Amino acid sequence: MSGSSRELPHPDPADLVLTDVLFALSDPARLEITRRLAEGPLEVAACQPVGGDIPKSTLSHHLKTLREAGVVRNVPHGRRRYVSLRRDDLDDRFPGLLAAVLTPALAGEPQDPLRLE
Amino acid sequence: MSGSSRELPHPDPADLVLTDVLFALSDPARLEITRRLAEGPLEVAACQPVGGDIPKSTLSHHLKTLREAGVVRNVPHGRRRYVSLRRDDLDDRFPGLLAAVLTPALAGEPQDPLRLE
DNA sequence: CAAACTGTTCAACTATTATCGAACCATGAG
DNA sequence: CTCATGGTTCGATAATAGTTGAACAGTTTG
Repeated sequence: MSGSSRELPHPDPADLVLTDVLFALSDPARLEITRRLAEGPLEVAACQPVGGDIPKSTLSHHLKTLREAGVVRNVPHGRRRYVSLRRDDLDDRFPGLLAAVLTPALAGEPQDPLRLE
Repeated sequence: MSGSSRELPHPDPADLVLTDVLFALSDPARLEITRRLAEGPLEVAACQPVGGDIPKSTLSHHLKTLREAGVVRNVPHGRRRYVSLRRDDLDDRFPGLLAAVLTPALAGEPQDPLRLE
């Protein structure tokens, strides 16, 4: 039914701390994940980087950092989990931040190997 | 005269990396410094936190982190140094980011002991 | 030139964070 | 029930970042 256990803790919107959010986003892998989530919720496995082959535990750790900072929500759904961006909460608390950070890398920024396809 | 030596290296505007900037701003002390600089350039000593008593070397280290990320500029001026926010470069490269980050803490955020005066 | 002043750099230490295999734990399928 | 699946948690180790005193380097002043 709906009473799924295995719920993970999430900070209340009012408790979000800017420096924690900035820190969570200051890692290239986590920023990448966040940007991907901007297009819609994903299950954990789908958060893997493009040609990525990072261990499950490492990915889980990054998601934990994002979750504890209040950047993403992680809810159990069947035997999977859906990760989603807490866009409303972030926009409410830190207006403009997400927009600035989600902006695709500008020309010339050595952010990631550009994937053309 | 004007030919001061002792110039410190600063990254070119085009080389600014978003994750580095976010990281530099993810420390409460550095964010505080950045916010103060938003109101105008300061000499290094004036970057001290309010009731602050942190050692010179620690402060210098934080300023170095900010400088290397491209957040601030640090230029020699007589026997002092002026630290200033690289607002134009940041706005140019990451539009909206600075505005979002400089926004005074919203109601309820446990960012700093509220100083009322 | 010598002393005082402002701030950086160095070096050592501590603390936090990242990484990753292995164990574990619900859930859904057979 | 038993097994495979998807993902978290644990524990250990490596890597990075923060803190700080002391040494050092220009600048100005006397």
